[in-house]
Amino acid sequence: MPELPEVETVRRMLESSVLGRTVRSARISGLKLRSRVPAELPARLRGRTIESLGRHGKYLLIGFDRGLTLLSHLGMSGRWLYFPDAGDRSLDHVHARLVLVGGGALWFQDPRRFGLLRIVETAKLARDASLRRLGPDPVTTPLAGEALHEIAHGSRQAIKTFLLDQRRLAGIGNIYASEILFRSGVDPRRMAGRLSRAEWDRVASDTRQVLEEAIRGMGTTFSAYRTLWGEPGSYGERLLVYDRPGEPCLRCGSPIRRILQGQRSTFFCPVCQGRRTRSGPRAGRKA
DNA sequence: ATCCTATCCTGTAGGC
DNA sequence: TGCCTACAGGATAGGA
Repeated sequence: MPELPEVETVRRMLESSVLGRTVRSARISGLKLRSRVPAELPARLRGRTIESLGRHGKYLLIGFDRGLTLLSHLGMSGRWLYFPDAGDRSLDHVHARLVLVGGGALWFQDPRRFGLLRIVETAKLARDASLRRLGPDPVTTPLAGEALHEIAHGSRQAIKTFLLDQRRLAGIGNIYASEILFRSGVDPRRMAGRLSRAEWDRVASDTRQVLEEAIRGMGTTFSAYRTLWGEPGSYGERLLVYDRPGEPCLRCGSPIRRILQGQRSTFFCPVCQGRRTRSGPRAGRKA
C-alpha cells in the first residue's frame, strides 16, 4: 500500500508530533510480521528520546538518542498512528504501542503483517541487510536521465518491473509506476535497457514530479493507507490511469487497459503509451 | 548474474 | 443473508 509519498507523509507528521519526545513505556504484540518483532523492543526503547526521523525509499527510520534506530516498513497494510491523548482504544492488529512522556501514544498497526519493525544500532544502519540493498531514493537524491540510462543499461526487464525494483530505485510502488509511465508516454512492457537517453530524461523528471505532487497531496488512499492522524491521502483523486480499467484516457479518450506484469496490475493507455519493442515473450497479450 | 514465481497474511468487493 | 473467489499499495527466497 504505502509507497514513497505515503511514507514521506507519515515521516513529516511524525517529525511534527513526536520529535524530541521520550518513550515512557512500550508494548508489543509478539506476533510475527515480515520478521519477528524483537522481544527486547520495549526494554530498549524505554527512556529514549526521538532525535530524528529519516526515510529511505519505503523504509522509515526513527532515530533515538544513545545510538538506536527503530527501522520500520509499512508493507501493504501497515500504519503508524498518533493519539495525543494516549487513550485506550480498541483496535485490531496493533503490534507496537509506545506511550510517550507527557501524554500521547504512537501505535503501529498492520493487519496483513507484511510490515517490519527492527531495532538497529544507528552506527550500523549502513550495514543493515534490508537497507543495504536499496538503490537511490529519487526524492532525496533526484537522478538525471543519464544516471537512470546507465543503471538500466543491458536490462531486459520490463520498464514497469524495473521501476518497482527497489535495488534500482527505492520508493516507487505499483501505483506510481503506472502513473509515471503514463506521464512519460512509455509503454510499460518495453525493456528497460532499450529506452533511449531522451526517454530516460522524461522518466526521470516525471518520477520526481509525480512523487512530489503525491507528497503534497499526502499520498494516495486506495483503501487501507492512512496518515499519522488516521486520515486518507488526497492524491487518489489525481491518479490518471491506476485502477481505471476501461475508463477513457484523460488525455486521448481511449479505454485504459489493465495487464498483469509479474502478477501485479499495470494500468496504461495503449494509445498515449505507444508501441515499440516489448520485453518478455508473452508480455504483449492479455485483455 | 538476471529474471520470474510462489509465498507470507487479512480484509474486502463482487458474483451467485 | 451467506459463501466463494479474486485481488490488494510489498519484499524475498528459491528455481530456471
